Amino acid sequence: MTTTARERLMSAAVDAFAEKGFAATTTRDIASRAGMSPAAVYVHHDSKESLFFQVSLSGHRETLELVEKSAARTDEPVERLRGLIYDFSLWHARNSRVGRIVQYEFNALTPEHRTEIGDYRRRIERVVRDVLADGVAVGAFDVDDLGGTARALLSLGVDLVRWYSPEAGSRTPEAMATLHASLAVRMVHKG
Amino acid sequence: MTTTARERLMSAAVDAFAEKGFAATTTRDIASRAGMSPAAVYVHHDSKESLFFQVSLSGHRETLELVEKSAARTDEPVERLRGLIYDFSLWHARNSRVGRIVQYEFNALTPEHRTEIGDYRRRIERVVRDVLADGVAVGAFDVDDLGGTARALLSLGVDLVRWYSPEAGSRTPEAMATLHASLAVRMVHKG
DNA sequence: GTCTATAAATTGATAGAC
DNA sequence: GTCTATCAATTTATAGAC
Repeated sequence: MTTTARERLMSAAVDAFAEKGFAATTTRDIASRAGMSPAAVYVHHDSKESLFFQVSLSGHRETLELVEKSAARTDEPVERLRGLIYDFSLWHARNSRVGRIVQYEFNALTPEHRTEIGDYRRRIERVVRDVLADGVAVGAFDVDDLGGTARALLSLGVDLVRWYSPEAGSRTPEAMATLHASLAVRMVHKG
Repeated sequence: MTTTARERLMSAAVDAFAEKGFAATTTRDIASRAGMSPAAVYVHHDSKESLFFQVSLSGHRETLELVEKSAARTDEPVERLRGLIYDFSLWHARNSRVGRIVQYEFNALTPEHRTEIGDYRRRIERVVRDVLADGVAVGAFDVDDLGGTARALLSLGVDLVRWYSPEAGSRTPEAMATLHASLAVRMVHKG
């Protein structure tokens, strides 16, 4: 298990950005967390924003992959939605530091990077909307506003990163995910 | 309708902080939005953080007052919860700029101010938990995890400030609030 | 690829005149 | 209570030696 300088840098950036936010994080801070000099950062990345973009991109890719796999696991609408929200909230509970960067620092990206990341967000949302639409089509779900409800379901997991920490110990990530999955099903289940 | 310099300053600060976040906002930016010189800011506030604290405090006070009034309006559990979530989400939809500051910039506060604001947050959460507990007590609601569910209900409104803008026009604040209120009732209603 | 040293710009905040 | 001018510190990023 060797770690490259580049990996140490990414990990240091995740810690710093999650803790202080993009704007309040200095390149010196990132460098020192990675055990490097301030100048060494620029061997691996052109700018602070490009380092940030790498973190944000990998977080969004992971999330999209996660929800796509989850939605492909079954066709039964209720268990499909339950699994999807369980997995989404579980990821945000377990990875609240990366999640904070992914969800809250969108505006720190350059316009070009914003377009690219925005596409990932639309695709994630689309998976949820499709799961809802399928459930409605077969008469399992009762949903008025597909887009609004999809966003509300994602809000449960997203908002975890604002306050939840797995280390705090009052609730396990699995308990949070189970709660959210159960609430999600109640939000749309027919009858 | 005269506006004092102090009011112009607060309003400029809300705009700037909501748009760029606390750390990325410069005192020069706030001053110029308020039509003042950089030095004039310090006649009214000791520091950038103290100006920010004023904004955060007034936002939290407004929110606490709002939920307390809403919860006092009726005793019938379902309509009480519906009204509470309606009002909370409506406020966040209408005031998404102040809401962004209130919800996302907690860590920018000094430790003393964090304690003070943290108290408002606990009181807001408490109102929701009490409304749920009352509904459970009279057999109207079915809730496993009171605290977790209360937080999930608030998450619907809170997460609006991350993406919603009343100017965008795809949904009115009232439509968002109605949707959230209806989802909230389904999340906890018995049977 | 790493370092030390430093450039160039920006920042929060203050001094002092009016 | 507002301004102009400026300080002192900090920041992103680069130059050049090893």
